Amino acid sequence: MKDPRLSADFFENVYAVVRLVPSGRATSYGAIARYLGIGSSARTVGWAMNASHAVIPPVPAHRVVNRLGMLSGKAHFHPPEAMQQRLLEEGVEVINDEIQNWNRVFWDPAQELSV
DNA sequence: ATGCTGACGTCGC
DNA sequence: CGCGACGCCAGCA
Repeated sequence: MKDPRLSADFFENVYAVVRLVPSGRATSYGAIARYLGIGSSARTVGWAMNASHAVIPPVPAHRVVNRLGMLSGKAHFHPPEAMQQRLLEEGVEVINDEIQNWNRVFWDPAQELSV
């Protein structure tokens, strides 16, 4: 059988981690990927998010950005501005589709959950 | 199976 | 983090 980390269950893992991200914080695809043990395939995390819009309970995909703190996936929101607006409402500074104080807003599951 | 694409990351320049 | 290249996994024609 396949590795759960690389199969559909992997999607559930991604959603679970993203839902743990507190308001006013954000994490990256790569951080989630590494936390789940797939390290090199951050792309697969993004793919998982692609299907997150129909998942119950809802996944705060707007709290997931690339490792530079840029809203790389904002174009996939409805409307696209929703991602930035949501972050702003949560107290995250977002200018020009880029999270300010990224190193402070960044929420690393591997670090926050292993304490 | 093969080739291309994609919400990414790392390395090199 | 400006740009290019390669690697990674999943989905689709």
